[in-house]
Amino acid sequence: MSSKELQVLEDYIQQNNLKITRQRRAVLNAFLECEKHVSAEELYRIVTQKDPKIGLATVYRTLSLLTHSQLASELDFGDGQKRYEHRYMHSHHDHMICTECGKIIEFNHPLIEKFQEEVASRNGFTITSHKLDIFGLCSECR
Amino acid sequence: MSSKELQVLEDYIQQNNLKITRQRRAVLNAFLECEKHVSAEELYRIVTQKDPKIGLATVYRTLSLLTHSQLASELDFGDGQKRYEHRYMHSHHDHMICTECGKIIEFNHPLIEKFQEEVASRNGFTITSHKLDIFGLCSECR
DNA sequence: GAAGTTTTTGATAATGTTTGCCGACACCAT
DNA sequence: ATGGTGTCGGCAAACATTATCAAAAACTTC
Repeated sequence: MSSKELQVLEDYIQQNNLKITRQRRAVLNAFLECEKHVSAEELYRIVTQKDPKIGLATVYRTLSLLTHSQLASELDFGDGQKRYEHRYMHSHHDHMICTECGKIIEFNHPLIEKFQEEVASRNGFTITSHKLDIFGLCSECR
Repeated sequence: MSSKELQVLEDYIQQNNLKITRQRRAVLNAFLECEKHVSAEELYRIVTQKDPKIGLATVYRTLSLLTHSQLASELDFGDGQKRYEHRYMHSHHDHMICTECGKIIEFNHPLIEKFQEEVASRNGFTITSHKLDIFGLCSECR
């Protein structure tokens, strides 16, 4: 199941002299089956339903692995905990967050990206990453 | 000295049945004299140089007051602590943060703002706030 | 301006997320 | 089996921020 992502993780693991373990596979599978934008705590609850012996620290450590192997992106909407979303075969996008129900809409606007580059180069600034978060009310909560 | 901002704070305080105190005035003055984008800890160090008896909790509480009275904006660049910048008589802007030296460049691009509105209304989304952070290297650190 | 009411203060404890630590454990090659 | 390396789980520690609470200050009313 979803062997492409597992292959990516195994490649990264082998390139860094790490080891493939039952726990890492479990966290990866739970992450892949999961809805997007999970927090570490949420993922921990999901994983321990299938395998109660997995520790919270292992979830954090594996999420770090997933981030470094480009399978996951780390998000921070400023509510005190980080979230993670699928990154493999997903293109860059920004987020609209409904502050009422928590729904997250992903979007991408090529011209916004382009003008960011423009503003940066006008200031002699080299972009390594950027994030645009829009907060408000979704159509159902308005 | 900068009586306009003090007046704004006093108005807010009176409208909410709060009280004007020596400590609140001290934190406000330190904030106003300070360079932009201060953290609570930094502001605490500045305030206690003039008035060593002021507690850290009071700085946090007063920063919350300043934020609610629209004198300050709360910023979160994802480095684990919040920062505060002047808001009174300052227009909205976004930030470019140099990950090497910490320098922050403020900018505003009307078209970026406009396209955000466009994307939001296309999704039936009502914007209450938004933030665009660009991370990278400034011209001196490149 | 004194008494009474309400809010604020400072010190410290508590919170909540994330990371560090450590002895036990799994895996692989010899 | 044995040794070596990396990982695990449980818990302690780190960190910024918030809650708690008795004492102090600020405002109100007379």
